[in-house]
Amino acid sequence: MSTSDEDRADAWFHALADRTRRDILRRVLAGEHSVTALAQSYDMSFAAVQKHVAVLERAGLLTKRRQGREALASGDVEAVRSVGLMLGELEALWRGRIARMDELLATPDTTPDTTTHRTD
Amino acid sequence: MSTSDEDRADAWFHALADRTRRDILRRVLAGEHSVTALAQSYDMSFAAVQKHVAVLERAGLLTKRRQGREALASGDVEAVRSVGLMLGELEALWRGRIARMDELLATPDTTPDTTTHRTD
DNA sequence: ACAACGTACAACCAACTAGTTGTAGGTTAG
DNA sequence: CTAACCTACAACTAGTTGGTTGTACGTTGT
Repeated sequence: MSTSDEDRADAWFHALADRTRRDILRRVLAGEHSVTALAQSYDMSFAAVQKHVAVLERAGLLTKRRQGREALASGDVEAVRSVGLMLGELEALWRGRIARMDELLATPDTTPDTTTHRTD
Repeated sequence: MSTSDEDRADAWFHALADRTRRDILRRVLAGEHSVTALAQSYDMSFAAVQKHVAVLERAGLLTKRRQGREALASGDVEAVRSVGLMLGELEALWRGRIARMDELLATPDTTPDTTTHRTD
């Protein structure tokens, strides 16, 4: 398959790494907006905003539906959740380290304060 | 100071938008690793890996401590949580839909400039 | 019909990125 | 002391990105 998890993650994080795109995503998660409506919110050309929308669309973070001459964009909350899930897996790796350290700390009594709490 | 939330988010997502950096982050979240040890895991020069580590460090996703001639890197799980939190806020926007458009419109530069919009 | 609107994309440009090699400084081992 | 090791950074190259303008095409309103 062409689109591996890593490819998808690349696209997700790249799309989110631009503040204009994050702002666009906020708006289209809050509700449908046409590309022109979005473009009027930013101090840049329509073409620039259109490209930002295209990046978000290619990353699967928003979808467009056509209504007449307008392209109405809305955010895909499932994709956002997927990104969050990936971060959760990173966190799990960290928890795994702590778990092993807990085993180590069961025997001695060195009370290191760097690993005191595990919010779960 | 001007390290705004958006600046920090730019750095976070940019750092995460590279698969080598994500992999490095996985390793250092699971446990401390020297830069050389990390570099040996990838098919690229030491300098390249060192730069990836520097990007992650600048983004606050990992910290380094010096031990002798080695620089031991470990992942900062709090930063990872912060990224997840930001995604959670996006999700909240979706849940609210329509509701809080005012806060949304307060965030960016908001140029409600018109483009000859007349209805007559 | 026709002008204005909404969208998409191509071509171009400056700035940045991810990789390279090379160099230099601090640290450990013999 | 000397050599090997670990790290950091500078300089360079090729590819990518975020912006621009211009063009083309379908849709809407008069």
